[in-house]
This record gives sequence, structure tokens and C-alpha cells, in this order.
Amino acid sequence: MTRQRELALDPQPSMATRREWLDDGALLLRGHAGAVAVDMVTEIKRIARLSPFRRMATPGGGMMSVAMTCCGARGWCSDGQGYRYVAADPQTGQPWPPMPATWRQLAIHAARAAGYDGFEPDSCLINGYRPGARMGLHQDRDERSDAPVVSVSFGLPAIFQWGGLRRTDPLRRIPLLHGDVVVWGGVSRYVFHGIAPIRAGTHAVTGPCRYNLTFRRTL
DNA sequence: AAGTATCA
DNA sequence: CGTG
Repeated sequence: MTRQRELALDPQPSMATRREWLDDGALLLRGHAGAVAVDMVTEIKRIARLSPFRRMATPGGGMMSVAMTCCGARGWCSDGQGYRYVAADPQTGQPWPPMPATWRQLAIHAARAAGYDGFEPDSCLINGYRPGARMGLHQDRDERSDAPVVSVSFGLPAIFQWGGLRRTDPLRRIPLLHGDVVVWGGVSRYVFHGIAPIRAGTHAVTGPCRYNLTFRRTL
């Protein structure tokens, strides 16, 4: 059987994924979510009808340029009081929309590919980036669990800034493209990272937007 | 604390 | 365009 035929029959898109270790414990799965991207972007829009994208305030008094919503049992929020996970959307008073089972399975599969068995995400933060939007250098440290983080990118390309455990550690700049998945955990779990301002453009699936999903275990 | 602006 |  030809390699091409094997790939066409393979129900696991990851088998065709090019893997690149960013660091000990941090794996980039290039294009891993490409085959399901259209369906997942459709789901993002459905979720956003229930819990709309909104820009949150930071404790320092600024406003984030990235628009956010969440799904799953708990969702990440920021306001003048700080960062936290909450079970209900503060804007609607309703629980966050459920995490689609297909998303959960994708996140579990990606985590396993990076060596993290038993990942049970209870939260998915959905970030919407328009051109110019950015995410400053930060650590993900609002979770009580030290389970890994799984990040899935759709739409416009981004430059992922990948640093170290100290804010001043040198940064690597890694392009993240439509369908790319990054997993970080273990000794890389609290690495500083960010997203450079998104360049103007249009993507065939998402239009003038980048979406990023981050799956986490919060408890 | 995941903000922006500005300069060397 | 990058860092501090």
C-alpha cells in the first residue's frame, strides 16, 4: 500500500503530523487539527452565540486586545480584581457552554502524543485575535492542577513567543499556522509565552481572524 | 498578574 | 526589527 493511501485511510490525523520538540516537555504538532478545522471553527461560532466573545480588563487597569469566551466546566476571567476560573459566564450568568466531546478527545490525544497520559481538561479558553491583537508574555498559573496545557490554532498565522521560566529569558519566535497544536507540561508547564501582534490578512476558513483554543485542567 | 507607549 |  502506498504511503498516500495509508494516510487517506488513517483515522488519526496525528500520524501525518510533523512533530517538533520546543523544549523538554513541550511539543509542537504541526497541522494536527487541520483536518477538523472547518468543523471546529463552526463550533466556535456556535459557542460564541451562547457566551459571546468579550474583551476583558486586566488587574492593572488595561484592556486586553484579544477577545475571549470559554467552554467547559470552568472558564478563565480577568477583571480589576484579578484572574480566576469561574463556573458561570459573568456576562450571561449562565454556565459556560459544554466542551464539545470531539474537542476534548483532540486535546487528550495531543497531550498523550507529548507524553501526558490521563489528561482530563475541564476548561477551554477560546481566544479571538483580530489583526493587531496580541498576548503579552505571561505564565499560565491560575490553575490549581499542574496538568499540561494544549493549544490549538486556527486562521491567521501568529508568531508564538516561547521563553523560559524567568520573564527575562530569551524568546524563541515560532510561527503557528492553521491547525497547529502545541502541548506544554512537565518542566515546561510554567514557561513564559505570548503572541506577537497579528498581521493583517484574511484566511479562507476564519476570515480576518485567528482563533486559539487552550485546554486546561483547572482543579 | 495576560495593559500601552516610548526611547536608546 | 529586536531587547531592555
